[in-house]
Amino acid sequence: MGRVHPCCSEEKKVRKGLWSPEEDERLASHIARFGVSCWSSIPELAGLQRCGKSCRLRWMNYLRPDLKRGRFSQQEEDLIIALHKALGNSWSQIAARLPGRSDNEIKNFWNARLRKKIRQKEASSSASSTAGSKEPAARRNRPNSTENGDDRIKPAPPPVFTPYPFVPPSPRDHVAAAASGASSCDDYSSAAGSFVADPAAAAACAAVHVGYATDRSAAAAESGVTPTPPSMTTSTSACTDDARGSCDDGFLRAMVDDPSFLFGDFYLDSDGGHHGQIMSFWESHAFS
DNA sequence: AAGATCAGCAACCGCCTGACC
DNA sequence: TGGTCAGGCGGTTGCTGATCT
Repeated sequence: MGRVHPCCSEEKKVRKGLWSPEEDERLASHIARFGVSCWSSIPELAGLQRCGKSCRLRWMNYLRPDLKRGRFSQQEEDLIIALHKALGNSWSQIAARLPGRSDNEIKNFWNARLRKKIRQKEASSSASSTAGSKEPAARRNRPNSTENGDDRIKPAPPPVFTPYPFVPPSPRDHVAAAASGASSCDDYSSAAGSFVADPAAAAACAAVHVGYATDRSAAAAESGVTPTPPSMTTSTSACTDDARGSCDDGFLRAMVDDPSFLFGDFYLDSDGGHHGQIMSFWESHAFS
């Protein structure tokens, strides 16, 4: 079997199981003060009876300040599905393209979803003979179930996918927006599956939104009001419904091929009316 | 009210890989 | 060049709360 990590050996008494608030506090405050140089030394330095791996896991999956937590939005779900299609079970790579989500979180979400799908397939395949009478009542009667197989319990209101952080205002944003000649890229159906076939056009569209977002961000900063996701209502340019389908693979491939291309640099809008909108584009990608 | 079932989630486990000696 | 170590990753397990019978 695998080598046992020295820090996890029985020689050192290490705690296992759930982390207490005190342990969280110790770990978080230690990392806040000293950062992370060597995980294996952190337990001792922070006064924790945990192994370094456990500390790392706790930090990466729970304590990291940039984690957003909470239920996955529909946009995130679409992203995960699209990225999983392209990347497979490379959860860390998928997580790198989703802001504020850990690989563990995504993996858990996917596994739960996958399990359900498999069950549903089995249920549907045998439904003709059993008329579905064997499905557990607990699932049959779940509130808020949808008809498309996604029976996650969706609380109301839906979770807010906080659009953060806004791209720092850059003159290039506006220059690029002006140069693109595009006015808007409306009606994205899903984050990864709705870009136009032409990457240049996609970049141009995104450039507009970078400008738009930064304008709003600056205005919000001046007014002291938390910026809200912009709502796009006009529809021009190449980002049309007709362009979908043929564009998905190309755009996705570009994302996958370019490791510097991070979804963390997108804003996703969850105002309900523009499901899966891409609100900005990583400027170094869009303008490089 | 109690037990059964399920989903969601946190954490552990085993393995792999790269850096270092 | 091979061994050791630490970090990282994906798979899996087990706990908890919600829901239903």
